[in-house]
Amino acid sequence: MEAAITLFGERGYENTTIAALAEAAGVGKGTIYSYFRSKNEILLSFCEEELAYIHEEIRQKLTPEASLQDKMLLLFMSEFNYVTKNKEFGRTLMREMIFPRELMVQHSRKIEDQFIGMFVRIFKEAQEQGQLRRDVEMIMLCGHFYGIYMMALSAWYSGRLQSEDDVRESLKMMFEQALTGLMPKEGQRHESA
Amino acid sequence: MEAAITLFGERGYENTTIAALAEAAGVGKGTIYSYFRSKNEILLSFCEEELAYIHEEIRQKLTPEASLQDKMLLLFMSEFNYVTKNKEFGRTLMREMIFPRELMVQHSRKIEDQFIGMFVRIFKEAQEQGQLRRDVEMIMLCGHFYGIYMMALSAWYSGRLQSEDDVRESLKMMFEQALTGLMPKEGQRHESA
DNA sequence: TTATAAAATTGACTCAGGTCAATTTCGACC
DNA sequence: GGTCGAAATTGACCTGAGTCAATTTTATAA
Repeated sequence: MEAAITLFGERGYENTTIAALAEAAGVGKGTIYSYFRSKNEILLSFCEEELAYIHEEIRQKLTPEASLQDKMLLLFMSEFNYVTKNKEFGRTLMREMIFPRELMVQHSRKIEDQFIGMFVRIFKEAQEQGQLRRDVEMIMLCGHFYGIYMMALSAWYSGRLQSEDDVRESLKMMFEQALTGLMPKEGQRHESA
Repeated sequence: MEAAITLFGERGYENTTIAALAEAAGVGKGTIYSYFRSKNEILLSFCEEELAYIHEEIRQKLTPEASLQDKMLLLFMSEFNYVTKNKEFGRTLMREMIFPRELMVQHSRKIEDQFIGMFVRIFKEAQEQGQLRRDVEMIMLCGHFYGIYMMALSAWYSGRLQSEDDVRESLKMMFEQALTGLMPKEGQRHESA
């Protein structure tokens, strides 16, 4: 893991070979595979540690009085900045997180659970402040917000959103929509666009 | 492409080697790489064709009178069934679609644009029937719904949702939330959960 | 028909992830 | 210390994606 942190940091994930990792760690190549089942598993283990740290940081930045929207924005933008600090790295991580292979499911779940924990705390707060419905399962709320985030991230990877600000703007708008709903308000129903 | 359709169908994407593809197509391995830049690009080209077909099918199944929610459900469940018919195949496809490499961006965009076209038609219909706000950009609506779908698909890949019915149920609930909004209704604000 | 340049084709080769039988190290017991 | 079985370690090896210099085919011009 130490070798991984060093080498991934220096040359990035893609440009680090298992052979190099083994040499840096002073062990044989095979040894690595008795601790990790694949190169991607090293990445996930690496991120599990890092994300725990990042999440702690985020939590401290969150001011309890802020609106739910602002909290979500802060949270996801921190996440976004971490993931996209290195594009290749972030892509591999997200692929493995969102569409995990059978082997990786446990790992990706652990990381997701970190998220969910953070979400739930924020959602409860928001419910108490009357900013959020109480009749919706927590897991559905998580899914809803995370889905929006994933969409924004995807749009960034495909070049539809180009800058950090584009991403923030889109997130903001979609969160707004999510909170107020996509149905027309009564009385506005037949206004023209 | 013909060889790909045959072999991917027979043994799946992962178990088809470029060498086998080349042999089946009656050309050298190198030739393939003068038409496609990577194995994944073959997959995307393959899907571009297939999805155009699938989307046409879906469009015919859509009854114009149905509710927006039902339409979205039908659309995404068709998509879901196609993508998950073969788990590995779908995973690779989605990874490349949602978090594309630089090389694949154009392809993934083309496929996304197919989607967007279909969405826009449905959304316009829904707006005319007063089921959808008119003051929101189309692209944001697409993002919102597609984000929810991605989340459900991801939950299926990580085992949180196990059956097709689980996925349908979740989608339904999240669409419902998206339409009605996550803020508390006036007057319910302090009810307990 | 032939000379020549451009385009297409090819498979031997490289490279990196992952495997596994052989070897070494470790720990428990006498 | 000595013996034996389990666990850890290892690097030669395998596999499959992707590359590229050499060769073949095709198109054009004289």
